[in-house]
Amino acid sequence: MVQETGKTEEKLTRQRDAVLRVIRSREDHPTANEIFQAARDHLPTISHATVYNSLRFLKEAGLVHEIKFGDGASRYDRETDRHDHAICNDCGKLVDFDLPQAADLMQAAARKSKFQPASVHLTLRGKCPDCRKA
Amino acid sequence: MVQETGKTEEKLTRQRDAVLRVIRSREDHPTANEIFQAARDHLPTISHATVYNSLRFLKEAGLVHEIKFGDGASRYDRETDRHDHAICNDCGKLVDFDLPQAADLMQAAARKSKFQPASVHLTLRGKCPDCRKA
DNA sequence: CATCATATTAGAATTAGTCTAAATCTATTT
DNA sequence: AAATAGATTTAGACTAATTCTAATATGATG
Repeated sequence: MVQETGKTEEKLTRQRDAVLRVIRSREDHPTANEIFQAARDHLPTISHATVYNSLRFLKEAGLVHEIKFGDGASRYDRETDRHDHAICNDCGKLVDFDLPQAADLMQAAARKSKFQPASVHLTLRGKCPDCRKA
Repeated sequence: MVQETGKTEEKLTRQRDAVLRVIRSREDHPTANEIFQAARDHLPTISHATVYNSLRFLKEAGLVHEIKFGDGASRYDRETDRHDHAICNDCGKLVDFDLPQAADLMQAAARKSKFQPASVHLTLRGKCPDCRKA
């Protein structure tokens, strides 16, 4: 049977599937630790290390997207298409959006930096709608 | 005497000045630990915690810029004007450049995300000139 | 020069993530 | 079904970056 992971030799084990389901079930962007807690509800013996291993596996298979902002832990996103992020300076909320114009700047960025481009990502910092009210 | 820090109540102590000098003396983007090592050459008793405290102080005073990509430690940059970064996927090299067009996207990003915008930052990932050759 | 706030120090604590070695699964072969 | 080989999982030790804590030092002010 053909896998849908793109890495046909390796398997979507019970543990990896549990991790994937957690991420797919959520609108937000959980950390590895939040995923670990949630996965335990379904698979009480799953370990810390396995969650990290599974996240690496799923990321390499292109099934989830990792977001790192250095403010604490990496976050994981079920949205794997190219997109951008907004982060609230007050509460830390993280929101996805896509700005196609950002993608268009890749060549210009490559020219300025002399890098061979692979991807571009735009980050907006500001105040989220909730914190704006308060 | 008026301070040039913008935080007129607080002082540029010997330790903070040493940290600032290290950052200003370098073309690259040292980590807190690299700054700690270098600062010790001038001020042998300076502590780890003081370097972190000084970095926070200098950042808040607008004298240095912190760069966080989640891959390991924060890096510090003497360039405090808005600018963008390119990171090498192979060797991790970090390069500054400015893409004024990125700044122009702030309003569009704000519209899409519904955030009140404060700043935008573009990150290019790819291969640096050195790794391209190899 | 006594006081009081602020800064510094050394080291402990915390957090995120990786590593290790033993145990367990899963296929596949007999 | 038993044996095997390879991949995966587990628990816990470990590491690196950063923050916290409590005691000490510094330095401006009355």
